[in-house]
Amino acid sequence: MTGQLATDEWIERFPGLARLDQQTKQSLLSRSAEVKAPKGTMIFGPGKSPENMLFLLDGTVRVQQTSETGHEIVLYRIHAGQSCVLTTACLLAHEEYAAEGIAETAVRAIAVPRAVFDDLVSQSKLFRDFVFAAFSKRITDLFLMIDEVAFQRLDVRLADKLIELSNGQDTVETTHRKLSVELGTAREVISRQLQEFQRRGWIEQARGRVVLTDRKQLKILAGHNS
Amino acid sequence: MTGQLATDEWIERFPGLARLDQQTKQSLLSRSAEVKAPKGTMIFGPGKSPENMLFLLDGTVRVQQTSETGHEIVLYRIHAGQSCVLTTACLLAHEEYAAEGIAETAVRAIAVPRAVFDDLVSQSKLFRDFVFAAFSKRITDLFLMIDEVAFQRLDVRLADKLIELSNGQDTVETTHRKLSVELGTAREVISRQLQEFQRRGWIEQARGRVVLTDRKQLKILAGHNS
DNA sequence: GCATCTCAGTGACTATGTCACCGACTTCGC
DNA sequence: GCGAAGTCGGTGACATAGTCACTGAGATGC
Repeated sequence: MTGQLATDEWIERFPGLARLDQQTKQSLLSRSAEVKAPKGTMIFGPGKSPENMLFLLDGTVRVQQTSETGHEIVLYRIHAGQSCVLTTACLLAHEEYAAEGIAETAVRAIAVPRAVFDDLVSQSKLFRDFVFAAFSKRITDLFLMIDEVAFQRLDVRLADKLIELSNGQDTVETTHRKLSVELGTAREVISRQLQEFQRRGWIEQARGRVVLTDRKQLKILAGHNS
Repeated sequence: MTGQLATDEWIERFPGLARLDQQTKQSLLSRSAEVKAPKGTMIFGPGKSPENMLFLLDGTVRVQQTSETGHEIVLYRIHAGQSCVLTTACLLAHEEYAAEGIAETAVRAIAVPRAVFDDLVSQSKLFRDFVFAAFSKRITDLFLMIDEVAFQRLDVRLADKLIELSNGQDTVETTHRKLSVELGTAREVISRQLQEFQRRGWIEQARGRVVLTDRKQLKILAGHNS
């Protein structure tokens, strides 16, 4: 698959864009470019404000924040098939990001320059709807996150996060430290909670790895009543 | 001052709108209406999705959220001179709000219908910039809030909130219960912390009232190094 | 003037976060 | 191969924050 081929097809992968009219699609196609970044690249961050709106084709971008006290917390992820609207908001508003975006895997994306984004918002009602829907989703997710950080018990949040990170697999390759950043807590707290899960026979642990041995119980605790 | 007079002038009160071209201003003026609501009105909320974008002329709207467990937390406020972009995002995206907006005082606002908002975004680059800047500000504020809820000590947050709510005055009319909702914590925790502040001679308390007797110390604790 | 509500205080307990350490494993350069 | 340095996870002691059950003092309403 060449870059050109991909460029012909990527719009169809985004549910919100597939219904754009031909002219708008053509404009998007001709005025954007494919970019790649290896795992670990900082996509945007303090002092590196984004110049383009990104549509992720492959990979994941993790957006996280570091407080003045050095505490880190993961805010959200952008997965393949999603776009980086916040980037756009900030590039249009010329504001500095408090957060940083890191390529969690190798990523491939379509970069849409600021001016093109602005034109599209102006010209296409469907594109506007796409952009505002993405904003809306992100904001309601942030509301949900505030609620969880403020009120949810840590064991519930950890169980939930393990299920999420497992992505259907049985083993999660991560460290206690990384899990603590996911939930915005301390490494020791994660260690103790995982010990408790292990004591209950729900997981097995190895260095840099958690094996989910009783996903059902984890889901019950997490409140996934499905 | 009649409604008509206000309608002629309100745009100038919004820094982001004052520089719009005459035609756009005219469109905004002719296709919007002034609305009023008494203190305590629910402006939007679950099952009451907003039909208009609001530009607040007078008063304050408090946006808060209630978790499944019944815990409440104040997310942010919209003050006079600000607009309610989130409302807009959600009304354009046709999503349900998880949060609710309550008139904290009597409010007066300009209501811009969905279709007019969409037209303006389409036609005016300055209006687009205004909208995206507002989004951007709101989102970075939410990032900051997540950071504070997750990592900031409660005494610091409480001191900060007292300073903020005092609005330059010496007395804050509020209850421990309301303060606990502001910070997303428990009433008892606020009671104990206020006792500690009182013991240090920073505040005096009465039923439904906190008097700031040593604002300087509170500011130092809050990290307002100014 | 009595019932009911809101407001705030309290002790006991649990949950979570912090600090200061430890040893075991891994990586890297030589 | 081997030692240094870094990463990973375990642990106890302690501090902070949240929960629960209960108390009495004002406010409100009929």
